[in-house]
Amino acid sequence: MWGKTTIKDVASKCGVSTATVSRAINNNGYVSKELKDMILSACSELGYIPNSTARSLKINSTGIIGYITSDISNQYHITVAKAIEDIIRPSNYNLIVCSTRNSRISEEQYLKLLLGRNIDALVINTTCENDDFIVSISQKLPTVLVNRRLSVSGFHGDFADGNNVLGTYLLTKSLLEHGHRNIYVLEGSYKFSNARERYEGFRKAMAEAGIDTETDYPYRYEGDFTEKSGFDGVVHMLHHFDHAPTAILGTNNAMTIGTLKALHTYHISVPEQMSVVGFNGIDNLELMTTRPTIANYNPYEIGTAAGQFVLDRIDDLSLENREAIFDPVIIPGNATSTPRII
Amino acid sequence: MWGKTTIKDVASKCGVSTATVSRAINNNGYVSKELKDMILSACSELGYIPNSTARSLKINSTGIIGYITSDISNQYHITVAKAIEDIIRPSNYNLIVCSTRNSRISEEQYLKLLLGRNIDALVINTTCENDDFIVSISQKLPTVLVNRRLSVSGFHGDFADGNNVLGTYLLTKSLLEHGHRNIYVLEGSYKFSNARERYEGFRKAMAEAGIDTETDYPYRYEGDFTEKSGFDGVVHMLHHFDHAPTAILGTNNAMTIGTLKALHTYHISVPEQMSVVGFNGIDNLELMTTRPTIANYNPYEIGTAAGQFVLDRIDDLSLENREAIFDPVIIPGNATSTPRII
DNA sequence: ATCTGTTGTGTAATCGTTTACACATTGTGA
DNA sequence: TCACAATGTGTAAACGATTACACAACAGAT
Repeated sequence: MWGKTTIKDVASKCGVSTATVSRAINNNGYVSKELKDMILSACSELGYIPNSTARSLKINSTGIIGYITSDISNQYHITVAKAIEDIIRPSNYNLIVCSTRNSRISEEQYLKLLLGRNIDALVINTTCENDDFIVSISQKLPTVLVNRRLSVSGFHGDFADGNNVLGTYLLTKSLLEHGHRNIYVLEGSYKFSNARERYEGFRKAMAEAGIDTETDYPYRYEGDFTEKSGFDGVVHMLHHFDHAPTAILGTNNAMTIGTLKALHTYHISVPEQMSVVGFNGIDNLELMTTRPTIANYNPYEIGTAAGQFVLDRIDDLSLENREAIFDPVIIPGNATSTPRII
Repeated sequence: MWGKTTIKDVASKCGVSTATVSRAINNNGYVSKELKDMILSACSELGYIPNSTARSLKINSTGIIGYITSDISNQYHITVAKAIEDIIRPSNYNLIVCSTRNSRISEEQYLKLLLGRNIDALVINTTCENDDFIVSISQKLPTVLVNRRLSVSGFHGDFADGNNVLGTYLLTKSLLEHGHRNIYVLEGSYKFSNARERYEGFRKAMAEAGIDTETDYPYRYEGDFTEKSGFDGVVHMLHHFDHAPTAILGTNNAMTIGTLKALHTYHISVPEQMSVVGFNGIDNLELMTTRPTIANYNPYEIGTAAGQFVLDRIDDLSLENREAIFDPVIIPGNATSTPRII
């Protein structure tokens, strides 16, 4: 059946030139009906599969779109990837997914790998550490950012994300309404725009409640958006505060999961001893004992927007920069209660 | 910085031939020290990234390994993919992951896509419906099967999986020891070898307990290894049996999750009204209210074996077929109790 | 009868690399 | 001094497709 047949094999079997075979398979130019039928049946007889490496080289387009993201084992990013794929597949594009684990080196390697492979477009959840490179790429290659903005100017492309400020703002308000004042915030690194925005939403809600978080707010922990750092943040909290906070705000899904696991490990009951709120993208949430109130984003929606941006920009690279920002909604859980006065 | 520079640009900038540049970058053949330094610095100055499409065409190798699997949103397969990637990366290979959702058409498309893209090796969790094709591929391309054997003979390559028979055997025994007799089995489709083997393990344990499952065993449901089919299987059970079974055996992780969600939805308490056992790969299991006893496989181990098989076979395609089968261990949960006599 | 447009096919250049081969130059041992 | 190996570099042919161009045959219009 399959045996690395080339277009020449087909051509010689049919007694025609490779040009004609190419035209027949691609429905390009004129080919007589009989010849076309003959060629197509020869193709399937020989098990001919066109070599798309050669094709890509010639036409300078691979049909591949690269998606570089921080953590592909995170449900959120998996859903974004799936959405992008669903959008681009009908146009015969394929997605290659790369996971950087927020490492600058790894991101740079993947960028070079993908550029060398001649991808047709790039979707990236940047580490914010190769941003000059990304800016230069964006001038010549359709580029779409998801979740994180660049730290430098000059970017030419689009951006899709949830409304980060609103998410933490609403979550914080929900805690404040229950009477919490000392809220422990598990943050992502400040080099990421989404981490900064999420902290901003928290501060805004706190400010509205008359609580100053500008100067020396103690209940903060800078994690890195991983489950482990959520766990570590909680352990840190347990060891460092006499007056422990009464609630924890995890600023992404993985850190929220880490929080729950840490509290579970240290036998701290939720919500009796500690309230927890966080972000969506927690697997099997409905089966869990304690379900934090979550800011529910729709990663599929975000991925869809990114995918559409990509397709549009492949059509016309000179398009003006666009943005798609989606609001979250709050889904109440059972992990918030009124704090006891200690 | 980046601007689609070619080897010619570098060559003319340095006043040498492309051959010399190529030798300098690839450490191939003789190049004088000064020229090499000059060329390398010119490369980084121009932001030259070799076009690997052209390279692949010439050397007839892409450095890409394809992994076709049934469901990439399943934690199990994600881990297998990660393991393969970890093994092959040091040898400068990259993994492309494709998800078939067990569709024959989709699998065939991906096979052709990958073959056309000239991959260096193939790892596949087959749908068992393109097996003749896979056999023919395996003659010329390093091929490794994971989880499922082919339905036809003539395959040339390796196989990695967990010991399916043992997993369900042990799970079933654990239920039998608690006194369960009417065990509802959620199976995968019989066209998959792993589904057949898992049912075999169940039968073996039942036979040892003197229960005949050969003829007309009623408590079976043929699902398709998805969460939805696990859910549906439970709904089916609730509607069709006056004497409902006292325990459910989910024969993979997704169907076990579906089972738990269905029982939760229909307010059937676990384990008071129904015991549940299943497979590993359930996210956040430790945070869940009811934790089924599971047969714990190590998908990372399986993926590692598959990755190693691939590398070995890339070195020497004529290697004899090999197999790696890993035993699971049983991890007790809290979702099994002694059945009430009704 | 000539012109023009459509249809059908082949020739050969091209995409960006790698590498066999050719040719210098230099060093080394007899 | 000569032979031969080791070193350094360039020329040009691949890899497998696409496609501009050329040419032929034929139709319909003038």
